Amino acid sequence: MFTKPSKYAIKAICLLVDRSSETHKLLVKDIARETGVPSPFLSKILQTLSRRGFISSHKGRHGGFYLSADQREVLLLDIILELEGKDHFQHCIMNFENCNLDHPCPVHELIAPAKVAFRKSLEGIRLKDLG
Amino acid sequence: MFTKPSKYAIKAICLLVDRSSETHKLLVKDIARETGVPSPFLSKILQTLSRRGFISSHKGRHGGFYLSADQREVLLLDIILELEGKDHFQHCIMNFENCNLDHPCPVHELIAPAKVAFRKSLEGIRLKDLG
DNA sequence: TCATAAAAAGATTAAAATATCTTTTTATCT
DNA sequence: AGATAAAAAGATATTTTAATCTTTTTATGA
Repeated sequence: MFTKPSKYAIKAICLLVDRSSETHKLLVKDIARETGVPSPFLSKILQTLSRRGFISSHKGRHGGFYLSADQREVLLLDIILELEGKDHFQHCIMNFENCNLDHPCPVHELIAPAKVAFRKSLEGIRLKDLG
Repeated sequence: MFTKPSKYAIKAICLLVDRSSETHKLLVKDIARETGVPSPFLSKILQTLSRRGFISSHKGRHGGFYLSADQREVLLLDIILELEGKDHFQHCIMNFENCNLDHPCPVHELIAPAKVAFRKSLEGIRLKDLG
């Protein structure tokens, strides 16, 4: 369905929603331990999201990752698009390369309704909903 | 969504539905050329499906792959399960390892309806429908 | 202002998925 | 029977993804 970075990100964000704030940041190694995600890999993923402003981080003592009030309103879809590639949902749900409405792939019409439903589900989820 | 073997299999099966029969078999290399799938890799995939009886093959001169009348009734879902693993749809749609109804993952309820819809779509498709 | 604790960044390694190459088996035609 | 054409099977190589290791930067507290 999704690659590991997306799945790991969701797990980490769940903790951030529940337990982080501007005054209480979480360390990568603690998130890694609790979620079972390899720490250096998780670090990379969170750095990416932080760079894009989807989550916050601070270096140095008492540093760590956290979510601001604004960031709790971020759409889960945007996290997924960042980690899977912007065009992830442009594709046919089967991932056929050259499938579009003009040249639908053999299973397009058979599956299209499910695809729409899936994307719609994701669009409705904000980070705060993962708490 | 799916791995390449599944996607390649679907493309190949489309051709088999349209153009193969007990008396007219298709060569791997011809299917490969038309679908753009690497030939030796496609060969592996078709061999797997043939071993399981989802498609037919014959060695030797005038050999090749084809679909019998019975095989045209095979469910696409069974092809996918063979290539992706039997438990592919047991999992949470996010692929979280330990997600089930008792211990749902954070996004489970938010996504579950889309998952049901997707599997249902696949269940309704027979190989003959890909023609 | 120095030591330290944290993320950030870069480089490297490992594992999994994808693709190719080589050899073997088998059916068919001459 | 022998030659040939095809799939089957096995071994190897390449690419991509995942994971780790090392160094750098930066904020904080003593």
